[in-house]
Amino acid sequence: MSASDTGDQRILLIDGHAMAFRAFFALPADGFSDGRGQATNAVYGFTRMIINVVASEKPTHVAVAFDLPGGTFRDRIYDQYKGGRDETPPEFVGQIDLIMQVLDALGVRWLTVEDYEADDIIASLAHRTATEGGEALIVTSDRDAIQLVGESVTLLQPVKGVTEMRRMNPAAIEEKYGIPPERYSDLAALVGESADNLPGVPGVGPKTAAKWIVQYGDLPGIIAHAGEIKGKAGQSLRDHIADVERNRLMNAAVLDLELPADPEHYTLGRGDGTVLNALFDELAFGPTIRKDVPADFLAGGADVPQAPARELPPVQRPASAELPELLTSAFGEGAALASDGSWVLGQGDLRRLALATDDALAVLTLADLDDAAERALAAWLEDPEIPKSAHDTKNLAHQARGRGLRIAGWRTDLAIAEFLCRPDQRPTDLAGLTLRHLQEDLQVEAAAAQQELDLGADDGSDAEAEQLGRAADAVLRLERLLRSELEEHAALSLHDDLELPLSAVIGELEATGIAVSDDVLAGLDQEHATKQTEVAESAFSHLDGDRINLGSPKQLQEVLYERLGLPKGRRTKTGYSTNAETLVDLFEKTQHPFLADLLAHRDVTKMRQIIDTLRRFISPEGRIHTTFHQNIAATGRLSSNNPNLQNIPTRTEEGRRIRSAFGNSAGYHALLTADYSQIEMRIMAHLSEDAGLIEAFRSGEDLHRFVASRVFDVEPEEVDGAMRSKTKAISYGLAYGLSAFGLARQLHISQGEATALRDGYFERFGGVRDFLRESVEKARATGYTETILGRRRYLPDLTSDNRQRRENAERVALNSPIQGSAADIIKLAMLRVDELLREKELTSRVLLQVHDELVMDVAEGEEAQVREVVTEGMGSAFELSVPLEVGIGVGPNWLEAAH
DNA sequence: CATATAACGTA
DNA sequence: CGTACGTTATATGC
Repeated sequence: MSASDTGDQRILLIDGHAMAFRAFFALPADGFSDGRGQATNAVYGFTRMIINVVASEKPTHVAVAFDLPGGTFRDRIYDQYKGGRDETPPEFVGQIDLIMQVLDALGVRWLTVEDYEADDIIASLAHRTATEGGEALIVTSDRDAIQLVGESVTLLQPVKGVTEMRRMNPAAIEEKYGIPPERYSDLAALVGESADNLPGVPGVGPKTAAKWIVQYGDLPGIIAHAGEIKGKAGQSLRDHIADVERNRLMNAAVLDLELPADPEHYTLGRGDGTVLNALFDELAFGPTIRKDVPADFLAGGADVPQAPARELPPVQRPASAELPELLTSAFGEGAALASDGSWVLGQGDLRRLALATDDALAVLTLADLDDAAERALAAWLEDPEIPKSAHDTKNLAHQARGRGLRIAGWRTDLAIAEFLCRPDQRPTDLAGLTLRHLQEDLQVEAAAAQQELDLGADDGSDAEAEQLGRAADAVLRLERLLRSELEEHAALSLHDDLELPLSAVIGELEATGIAVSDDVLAGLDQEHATKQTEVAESAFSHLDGDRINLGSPKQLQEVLYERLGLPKGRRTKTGYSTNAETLVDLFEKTQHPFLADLLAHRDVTKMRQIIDTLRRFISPEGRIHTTFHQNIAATGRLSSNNPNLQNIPTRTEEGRRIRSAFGNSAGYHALLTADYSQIEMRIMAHLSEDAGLIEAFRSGEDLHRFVASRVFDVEPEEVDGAMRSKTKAISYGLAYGLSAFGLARQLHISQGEATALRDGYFERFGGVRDFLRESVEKARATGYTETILGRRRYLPDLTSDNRQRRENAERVALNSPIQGSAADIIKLAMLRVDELLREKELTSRVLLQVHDELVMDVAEGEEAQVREVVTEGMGSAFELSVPLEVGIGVGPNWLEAAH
């Protein structure tokens, strides 16, 4: 049967741009990406829409019309046409082209006509179809199409998003607007269309316009009788007749465009399933949308070939006796690993391990292995020539460590690889990664597979093994995908040569942990507890003994600003701030004794809190094993948690005392701290190549004194404390994208003074100013910032129309190369220090990293050598144009190891 | 019971 | 209205 008999024609006409744009805003741009940074949300939404409409409306023919860039004849009539529109969002760019590719694969004709809009194409085709006795369905959110609706032309208006449509036939139009569709252009001319920048008659909305149309027949009738219309609206109409006539001219659809006339041209059913599938692969579209593509699109009504679900090799559960042979035969070339185990308080436990290759899948239950089998497994795991990958290699190694197994030959850490490609994304577990990149739900897949197994013969398999096997198989496929992505992001070397080897080093130091004295902490806690009661009682005494909750900002607001009537200061989202800065200001103003007690209470409470947290994490062996994460901080720094050992107090005397609890490992002689002196400013000097700053570091003079002497134009020895601290604040502030406002607030000086200070700084250190400006410009052009090792951070917001977002991204762009390069350097240093310790066969070991500092256990008699190791390892980690200086301190504990 | 907010510790 | 984090207690919403 051919649909070329026009009487049977049922043509679907879609406004490509209007619907793509709608899809773009209906779906999150950051939730749909092809994995290469191209957003695909509009493509996905549009595809979804056309699939749904074809499935439900069953058209015989389809055409999609697009606007062309550049003007149309309407712009020549009215130069403000469609003026005042926002710029195209950057994520939308490129999606129209992709939609056209999808349409080609679906075998759907798409059309453009120079000098005309998509509307005109649709109008012409609809008109012709109707004339020839066929039927047309128009899909667009553009209201100009309402005028086209007729007996055989129906409009489908998107209601919500792009998949829900409202059918508009003449009756529906009449009901909604009170006029028939052919009069809608008259109504629109009177009311105006803000989207097209066509102002109508002020004070006249659809109701008034419809009333006039009913009364006078049509627009010419209204204009002819304009003089009779009473009231404000009538006057307004008379004052804007010219606008109305222009609008009517502009909104009239063109019905006679020359377009391919043969209905055959638009016939549905010329799509190519293979091409479509390949394109969906490229777009990273999942299996769901493929399944929903109606066969009507494809030549011969074929089904869309489904991306074949991966046929998993059978899950083997080898007996001990079979394992050695299996490891060499099936997994001799390496495997993807997934495990079921734990690592808590330095205690690891690996229960099950799944191994996957393309052809084999095995799940081992460690407790079931006999000695020979376990030895074979140990040898396989330890073999550095057998490549292995896992979602979180360090964690798997920790679990294995609990069984006395160590793993060598790591090839890819999926979590790290994912992070290097998308540093600003929140980390996700393996199931999340699988969903994101393979569009498969591990849990669902495993459950479905298990059901099939259950129906078949019982082969001793179980649901958990099935799930673990699926996980290992996912690791296998993700590994390939992510390695190619690493290449695309120029991050393969960062993964292979920096982060992955580093994860092994970090694993060692996490497993080692740091000795912490519970007794010392208990003593401190006791002191603070006494003090806490004291200041709390004193605080309550100033409130007529009212025992409010001093830890509740809400209650404090009530007390401070209502009851005591103190002057309100800074605002928070929900009320007035009660933070320390505000309280100190308030105390200086009012000298109210409650404030002093409250501040003291805050301090002492915070201390107790920190102490309490630390104590909860002390293992039975008296050590704290923090976890360092390599995939959290977008700049490339490590982060530490459970507990965080990178924020142990150091600024106040009281706080520092906590550090005295850290140290004295049995068998070790002392603690050593080694830190980089002003590493971020050195990186600034290196990157900016500012002659003055480089000289500052080469002169050996105190940095801030040197810089201050230049800024204030005095001899270095004349620099006083105020000058030095102001200069220091600017130096560091610059690397954070500090504003004059922020600087003024921090230094308690006027904004004018702050501006002058900054200008003076930039005048003497012009290279810094140029560097900062250029690095933002470069990031805007490339879309990302880069560290000295090429670690990228993508900042799409640099081109945002939203000022707040854009300026925030600019500050991030200033800071990331600096903070990130410092992170790169200390990571290199950790690798180097680890290597040197091995070379020299020292027992001393690294315990902690605190961004620019390493904390080490020094073994008896090794202090001199360890000093050499850190001086060399940290000092020569990376060659900058200024020296890297390392400060070293040694003492019985972390407090006394300061320098 | 889970999430949000304000606060505050570090580099 | 400077960057990067983690933890906590309180308050709020389900």
